[in-house]
Amino acid sequence: MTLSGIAPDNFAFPAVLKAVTSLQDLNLGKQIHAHVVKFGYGSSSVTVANTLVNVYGKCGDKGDACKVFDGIIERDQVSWNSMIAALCRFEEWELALEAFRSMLLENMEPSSFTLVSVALACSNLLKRDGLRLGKQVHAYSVRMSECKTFTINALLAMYSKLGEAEYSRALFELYEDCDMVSWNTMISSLSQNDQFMEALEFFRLMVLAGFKPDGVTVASVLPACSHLEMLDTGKEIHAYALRTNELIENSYVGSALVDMYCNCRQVSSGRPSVRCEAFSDKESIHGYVIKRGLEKNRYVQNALMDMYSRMGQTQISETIFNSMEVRDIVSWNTMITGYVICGRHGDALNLIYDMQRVKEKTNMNDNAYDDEGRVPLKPNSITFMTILPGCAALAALAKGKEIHSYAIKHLLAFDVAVGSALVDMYAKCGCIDLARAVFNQIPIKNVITWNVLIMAYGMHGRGEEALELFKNMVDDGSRNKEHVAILGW
DNA sequence: CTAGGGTTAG
Repeated sequence: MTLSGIAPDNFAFPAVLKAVTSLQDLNLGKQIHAHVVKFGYGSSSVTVANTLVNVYGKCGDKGDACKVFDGIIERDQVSWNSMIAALCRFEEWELALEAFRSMLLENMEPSSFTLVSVALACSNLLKRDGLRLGKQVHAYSVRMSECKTFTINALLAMYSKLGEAEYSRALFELYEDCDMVSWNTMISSLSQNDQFMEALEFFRLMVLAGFKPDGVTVASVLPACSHLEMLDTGKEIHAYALRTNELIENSYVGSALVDMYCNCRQVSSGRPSVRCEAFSDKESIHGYVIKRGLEKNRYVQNALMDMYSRMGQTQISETIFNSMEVRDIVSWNTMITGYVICGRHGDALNLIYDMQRVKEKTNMNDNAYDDEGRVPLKPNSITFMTILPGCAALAALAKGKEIHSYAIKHLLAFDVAVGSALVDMYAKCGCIDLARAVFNQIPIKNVITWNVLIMAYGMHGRGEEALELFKNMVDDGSRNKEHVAILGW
């Protein structure tokens, strides 16, 4: 078009930029942005600018997303929605909410698009703040009639991520226009909250309601079969997937299947070929994965590594890990776990140090990406939960302290799960007072946090204090119970 | 032009 001398207009640019977004090609986006400016649409068209905010949001350039947004003279609702969604993609939850407040201050009416992003931001705050703000979003959505299902689904996910699965459930049952995503959200929320029987029950009800399970459904319900070791149910779902081509080629489904069969001990150990009775005698899980063309998929590779490590074949996990073209945080965590399982704590610790140096290819960059679009990997709470038992097992106090400071640096030391693991580590390294100090700093404790410290005092022969803690634990539990009925309205 | 659901441990 441009070669034949026809100038693109404010209809051509959004269309072509949408293609750029799908391709995740930041450089191409920047080139087209240059053309936008050259052809005079740099500040004359809100639509084009909004599209650019979206391009930079999805291709991972926080700076330019903000720059384009700031340069829009007459921002419309879509401008705000795009900016707030982009901030969510960059996990800038506070900034997203701040943008939302500014939007309201400019008397711009939020839409369901806005609420979906804001609900997502709320679900990533601390529980107390998230619930307080999230309920306001919920209230607003009740007053708004436009496109409700999207908002409801975002709220379902939000409540369960904030640990209020019961709210999600009540909301789901109250709302009548549930779609596939609503059902899938419920099933995955229940699965993620360890309510596996309930997840399977919802799955059954979903099928009864006439919905055809898709890849997300299957990938959400298989972990429930896996944890409950309900092999027959898992096989039924596997059979269903086999009858549906697009399901069995789905990499999430593939990795969930590997995990399920592994967890149900349907693998006869030995060598790279891991046999599984659910397939034919000669077929291994790994072979099956290869047959389905899933062996290069990151999710499947992660599941395979986990499987081999559990079977005492950590060296095969290593081979997979080293051969992977793209590794995400789960790959690293799984490899670390593999080392911890087989007692190679030193290797596990080394991996944590490697992680701080290595950059992985990603399309979700912030400002710190290099020329090849790579960023340093950020550890998450699972990383610390995985490595700390290794320190505890070795009674490696110095290493444990290093990990502790690393956790502080990543703002994860006060997380319940990480905090509990730290308490355990200090206790097992003989530092009961440090364990106590860390315990005191954990703002929201769960039953594991308390158990770990009580056990620590028990092990250190300080029974009186253990009993005292047990009493406090019961008090703390009843104090923190929230009795809020939110869904009667 | 903008939106919701899926993988890792214990």
